[in-house]
Amino acid sequence: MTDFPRRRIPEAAVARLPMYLRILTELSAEGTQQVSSDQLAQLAGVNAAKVRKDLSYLGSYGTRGVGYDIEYLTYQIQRELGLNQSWPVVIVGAGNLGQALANYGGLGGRGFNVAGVVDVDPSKVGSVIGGVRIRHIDDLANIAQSKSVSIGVIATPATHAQEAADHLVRAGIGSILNFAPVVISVPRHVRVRKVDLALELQILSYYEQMRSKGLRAVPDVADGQTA
Amino acid sequence: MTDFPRRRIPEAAVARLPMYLRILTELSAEGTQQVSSDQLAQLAGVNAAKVRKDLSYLGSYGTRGVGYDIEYLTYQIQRELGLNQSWPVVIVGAGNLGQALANYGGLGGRGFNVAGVVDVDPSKVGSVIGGVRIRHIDDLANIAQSKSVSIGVIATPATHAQEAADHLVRAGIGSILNFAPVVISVPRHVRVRKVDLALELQILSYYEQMRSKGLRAVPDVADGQTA
DNA sequence: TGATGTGAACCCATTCACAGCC
DNA sequence: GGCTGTGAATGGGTTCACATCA
Repeated sequence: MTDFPRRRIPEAAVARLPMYLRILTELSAEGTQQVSSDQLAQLAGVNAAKVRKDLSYLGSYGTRGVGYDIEYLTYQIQRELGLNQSWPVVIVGAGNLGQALANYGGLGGRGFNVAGVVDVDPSKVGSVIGGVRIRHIDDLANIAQSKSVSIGVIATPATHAQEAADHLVRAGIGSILNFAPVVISVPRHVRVRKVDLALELQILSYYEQMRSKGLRAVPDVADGQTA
Repeated sequence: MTDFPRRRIPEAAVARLPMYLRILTELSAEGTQQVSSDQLAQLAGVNAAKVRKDLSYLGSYGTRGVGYDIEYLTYQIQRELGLNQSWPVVIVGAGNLGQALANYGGLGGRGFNVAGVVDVDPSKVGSVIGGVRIRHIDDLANIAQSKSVSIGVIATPATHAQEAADHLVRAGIGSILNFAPVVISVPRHVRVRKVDLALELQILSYYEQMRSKGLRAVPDVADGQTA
């Protein structure tokens, strides 16, 4: 209804908002100004009713008979996700992956900035990647404190991931994005999301295997985007 | 009940099997031989009943009053996921990310091998990364055909991701893992999974924002692993 | 008229709770 | 006694279908 006392949005819906946001940004870049739930659904590869329901959690920002104003909706989603501020993140691990992440330009424009990169290896400390100087992991707490970092990224080998997680937790980080191929343990108040190449491939493997057995794993609903 | 006519396993359960598999591998490396659903649940950060239900989709491979034999269960999960064969994958895009992926050693031991890396940029063709020579994207169909590749990984910039997807689809690839920060369109029979740094961070951002507003986003059930 | 917003129905996933078996 | 395997209960998420409104 009104504006501020934001009700809680279902987890599944929250996970889709960034996708809508990205699509809206692309549409906006092409000069489009209005979009309907149908179009948005098409582009996102989901059901139109789902799009409307998801967006309705933000409030009633559409216009019946017309659709959604892209700029306004973009603003509302960003606000809801907390992207009207820039979130400093700290990356633990300055190996291949850590460097790729620090160099990844897509963060600045999307509400994030790399406040620091740390590593255990003293020989790496001092080098500059992605415009940030690598510092020693013992400085993590300082960096987190002084730059108000609340999100950490683990980009270490599996063997050091738990250690990295412990450092992050001790430094007061509340959310962790874990790229290491291992499950980390953290206190219950810390939120963890995991991104794992091998794991994703193994899931795909299952369905490829089904396919090769001719079992048509599933009618491929919802997930499939049309060309 | 018996063995071969594998019933279809719920998508959510399939997505967790690789996680169990990894944990089992770690336990096995430590010399453990038996594990209970309780222990496994603890390590995976999920509910024990969920573990049992997930594993029961594979068949009845536990022993009441005892638990699961790690080696045997490992074998069964691998077989179910199709990991008793090695799946060749092709990587499209030989930039930072593509190189990191090709160099990532974790694939070989997990049922995958990099059958090829392709790029549009002729100046990159010929270099060797991760033991594989980079070839031109026009060779994609040949590689896919001759090496029976059915899984493709998109590691291009967003601007070229759709093009990469089109190439993969034309080459007959059935499953795509998309690392590019953009939603790709594919025919319905192609299965896509998406891995996206910025998107994951934006989801975390929402919950950090809630936290900072003191709204305790959610009791942090299920997802949180205990220390 | 055309598209949103939303109760209600449906469906899938999670969790409970206990019978069954080692 | 202890732990698995699983029906039954619950809960969340998705989809339907339509009242509502520009």
